[in-house]
Amino acid sequence: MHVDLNAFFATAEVLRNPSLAGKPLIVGGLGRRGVVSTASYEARAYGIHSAMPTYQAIQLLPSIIVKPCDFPYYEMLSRSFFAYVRSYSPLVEEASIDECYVDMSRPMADVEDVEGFLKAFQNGLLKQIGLKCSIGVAPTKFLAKMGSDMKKPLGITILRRRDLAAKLYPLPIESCFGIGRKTAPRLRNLGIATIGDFQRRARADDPALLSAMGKFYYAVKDWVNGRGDDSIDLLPFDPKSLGHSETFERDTSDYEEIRGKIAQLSREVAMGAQEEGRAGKTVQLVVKDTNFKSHDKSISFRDPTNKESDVFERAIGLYEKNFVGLEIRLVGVTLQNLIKPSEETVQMSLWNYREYEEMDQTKLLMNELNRRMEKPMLKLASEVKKHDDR
DNA sequence: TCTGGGGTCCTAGGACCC
DNA sequence: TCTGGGGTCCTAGGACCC
Repeated sequence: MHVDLNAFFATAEVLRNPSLAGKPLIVGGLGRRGVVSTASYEARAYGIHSAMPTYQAIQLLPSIIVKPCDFPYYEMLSRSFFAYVRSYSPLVEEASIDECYVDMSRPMADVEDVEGFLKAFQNGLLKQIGLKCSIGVAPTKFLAKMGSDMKKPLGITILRRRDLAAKLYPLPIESCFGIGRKTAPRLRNLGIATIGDFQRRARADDPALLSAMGKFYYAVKDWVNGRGDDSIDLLPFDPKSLGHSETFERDTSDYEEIRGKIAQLSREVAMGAQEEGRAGKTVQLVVKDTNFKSHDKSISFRDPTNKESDVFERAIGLYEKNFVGLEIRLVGVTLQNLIKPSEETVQMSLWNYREYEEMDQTKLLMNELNRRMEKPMLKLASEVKKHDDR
């Protein structure tokens, strides 16, 4: 099951200010260059949508209510949403702040009235927390995700493999998860307008599809044929990078202004990493030029760090080496290749002398083989087989 | 008055090692 | 006689998602 909250940020604002209920409302950036994060359904009726510049939304509907994003508040609500879902099944994969995948095989094993059961799930979330959701139930995560997207708000879609031709294949190719603003036009140029068109063309493994999509083609081909991942990833969030960026109110090439912003972003990144107990081996500096084109430079080093001065020195070094004088609209600093220094230490101390001495040599060798040789051994096996075949 | 901010994953070339 | 094949790490750029 995939559960997706409807107009989450907007609903969250209504929850703490009920007088906003039923009104056109957007949540997003207030500045000159702000964009809409979420539009309420009343606002969507005017053609207002996510990613639209805020000023355009105001042009479309001058009386619209605009609220700034309040992430700490949304995160709190998000946690109660996941807690609600876990009261049904502990097998929950948090996919983003407002959606998750849930393995419902057990809780729903003996359910006869599936629609009624899902309706109760939905009503409970609305009554207990005040959030509306759409639900997709299917044999794979991809299909569940596509299902939850089909009816909004408060939709319930059950997608069986035998329903694909009727319910999935007629959808425009743009609506397929993973096919975005670059790939969709490429596929359109190949005469593919719907997911069904893609499915038919993929049957013959048309090489044009592969070259338009890279290896992602194989995943999508599986997905639209009802194959694909149905596993729930329970692992706690383990970030691989952590960064901050900011768009200037007006494009600038002013050294002091940009240096000041890099200093601020470096501080935020370092503090964030410290709070998460992470350190990184790479600092990346990104700028976006006046043509909206991104350029990034990065530098790696031996000892992972989350010290503000380390991050700043590398970031400003990258800026000075590459971008001085360039007019830019955005600058960002990211710490990459994150590790958890505490865990590293634990792993090292596990491998201590006493344990080493207690192991007999054969066991030690086997452990080393298992740990390090799995791939080469498999490879060797396949080479032997090739030789035998010859 | 064009176009935020936080991420992940993939591709491709080059340096370097054996 | 201008030169293989396998691998890792680093860097830059892009596509996509919420």
